[in-house]
Amino acid sequence: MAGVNKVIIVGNLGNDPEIRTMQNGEAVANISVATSESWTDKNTNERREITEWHRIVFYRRQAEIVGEYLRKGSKVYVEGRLRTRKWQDQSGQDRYTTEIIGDVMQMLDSRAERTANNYQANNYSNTGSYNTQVNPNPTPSYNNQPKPAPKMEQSEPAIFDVDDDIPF
Amino acid sequence: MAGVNKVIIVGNLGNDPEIRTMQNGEAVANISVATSESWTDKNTNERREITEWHRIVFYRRQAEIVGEYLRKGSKVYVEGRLRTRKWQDQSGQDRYTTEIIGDVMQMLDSRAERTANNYQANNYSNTGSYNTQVNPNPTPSYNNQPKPAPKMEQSEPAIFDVDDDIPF
Amino acid sequence: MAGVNKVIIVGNLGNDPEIRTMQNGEAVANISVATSESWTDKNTNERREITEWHRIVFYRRQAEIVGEYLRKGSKVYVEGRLRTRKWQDQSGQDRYTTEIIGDVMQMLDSRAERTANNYQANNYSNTGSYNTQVNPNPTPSYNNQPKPAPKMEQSEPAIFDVDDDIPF
Amino acid sequence: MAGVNKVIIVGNLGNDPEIRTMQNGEAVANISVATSESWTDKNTNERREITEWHRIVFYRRQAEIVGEYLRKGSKVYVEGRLRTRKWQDQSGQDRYTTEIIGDVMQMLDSRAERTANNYQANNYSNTGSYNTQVNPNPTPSYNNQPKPAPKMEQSEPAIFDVDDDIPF
DNA sequence: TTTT
DNA sequence: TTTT
Repeated sequence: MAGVNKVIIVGNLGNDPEIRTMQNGEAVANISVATSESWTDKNTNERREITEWHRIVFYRRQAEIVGEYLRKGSKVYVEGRLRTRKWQDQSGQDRYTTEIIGDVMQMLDSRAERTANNYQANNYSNTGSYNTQVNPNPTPSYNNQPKPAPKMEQSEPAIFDVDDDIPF
Repeated sequence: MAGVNKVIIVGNLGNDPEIRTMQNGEAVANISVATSESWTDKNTNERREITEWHRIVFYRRQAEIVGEYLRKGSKVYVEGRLRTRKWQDQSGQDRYTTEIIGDVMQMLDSRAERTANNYQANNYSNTGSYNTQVNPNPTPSYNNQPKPAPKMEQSEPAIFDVDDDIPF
Repeated sequence: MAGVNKVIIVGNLGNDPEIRTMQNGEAVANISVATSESWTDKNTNERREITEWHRIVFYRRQAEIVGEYLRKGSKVYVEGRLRTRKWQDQSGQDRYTTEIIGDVMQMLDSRAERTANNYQANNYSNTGSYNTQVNPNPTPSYNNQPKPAPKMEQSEPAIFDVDDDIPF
Repeated sequence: MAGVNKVIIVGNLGNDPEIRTMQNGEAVANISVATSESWTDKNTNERREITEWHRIVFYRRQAEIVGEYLRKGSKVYVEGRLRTRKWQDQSGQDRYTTEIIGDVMQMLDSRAERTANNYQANNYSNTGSYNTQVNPNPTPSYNNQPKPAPKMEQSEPAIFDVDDDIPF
């Protein structure tokens, strides 16, 4: 085998996460993260900016964490890999979508900001709230999928006190 | 503004580079680079592998270097950033293509391999050789595009001897 | 020549930045950034954590920005490269120090947090404020040092309004 | 907790790997990898180059692979994290050494080069050959160490044919 | 479409 | 100490 396929994104979510549950009961989270570049136009001497939107998908326990703690506006660090999926549109034509499969996720907002954002999200929207219908039993048919390497960053933390029970 | 948009790819070219020249005379190079993941299927205990193809574009001096030194099969390290372009297909429908804008490129083949590959390319194909033809249909005012930051890795080397005049 | 030497750090400053000025009048900033790993001890089933401190140095305009906007506790993204310096201790023995030369810096605190931190820093400490004093004992001919590639992220932004004149 | 501590190195080994076995029977490999930067001195207009040496350590199965397949001159991609160790020199003084703990390793030499290098190594040196004195029994006291995350890249491949039983 |  |  061979190769390195690595993406590092730091940016803000454009929307609340979209959480789904797979047939086997495992969670999937999709987030859309913006990064932007800015530069000075040499001709007009004007300042310009371009925003790039990244579609990122998380699976399983990470998807649950994403659904529970990230909201529109949250700042995140994501490390992952590129995957281009082929699909058919309504007219049967082949289409391709490139997304980032998230392997590592770090929230970059302060706890104060997280609390503020969660509060807001819990009151004014519920699309991002973690879907607790997730099957408590695991991994039946999923096994013939590539298994993303478990990462230390994603392991379950010890619970020291009630207020501290968040996984990052 | 803010954000990090970074991609690191190490893999092999599936084809010779495609070189074009923009209206303003600057070169553009497109390469297609494969990476692959492999894992053991937990159900069948069989070894499986999936290949991902990355479309990477280089501009200007780097595009020239790519056209001159890379060939089908070449192994490269690329550091760049993601860009999703919107375009219209023949039926006028919006389509999106995600590619990597290359900022840093490192050839990973030994000099022996490079020489061998170039020899073969020069004799049996010319699709990868740098095409000095001016593209009649290009991107108009290129100057109002973000100018990729010059990188030390891409600077012109001193010329010590005639045989050694390659830029990496 | 060849090779990739890249470091990516996301963490918090353990102290206000230390700012110096070189003989040629250019600024140098040193910061100390913490990252930590945590894991569960398999034997005792206890939660453990280890903190790693990274010494990072910035030059020129970036050093000025670091001195002006970062404070103890600030969260930053840094991209840079490793450099091990050799020096002699008081007994004349060779010693080595590895540090990260910062090429890209992104503040990760929200504007609110930055304002709060700056306010606090300006009132209760001045060790982090940019020191315009010229260092009497510096690095001589700086120009024969490798010039870190200019990065788009570090370029001067357009000024849209008075309140907005910060370089990130 | 939090933070990102990531290093990416692509370079060549300056020496054969040094392989040791820990008390618990697990392998440890140390390699020294060179990267270099080059630039043109603005004053003298001369070409200059500086080489940086990176000390990288691998554990367990990866250490075995390093010992078996890497040699002086081998080109590698390494992804890891920084760790600064404190130790006492002969005079009892505190000293610090920064090294990279390798998490991902990819050989970048072609199979032809690897075979050539191994051949040479097997005939003219044995310092780098994998030390088979490794304890066949595993992990007793090591468990209170941070467990580097298992990576897909390092998993055991299926064996398709006898000649092909190498783990990359 | 590459490589192993 | 490697590579180019």
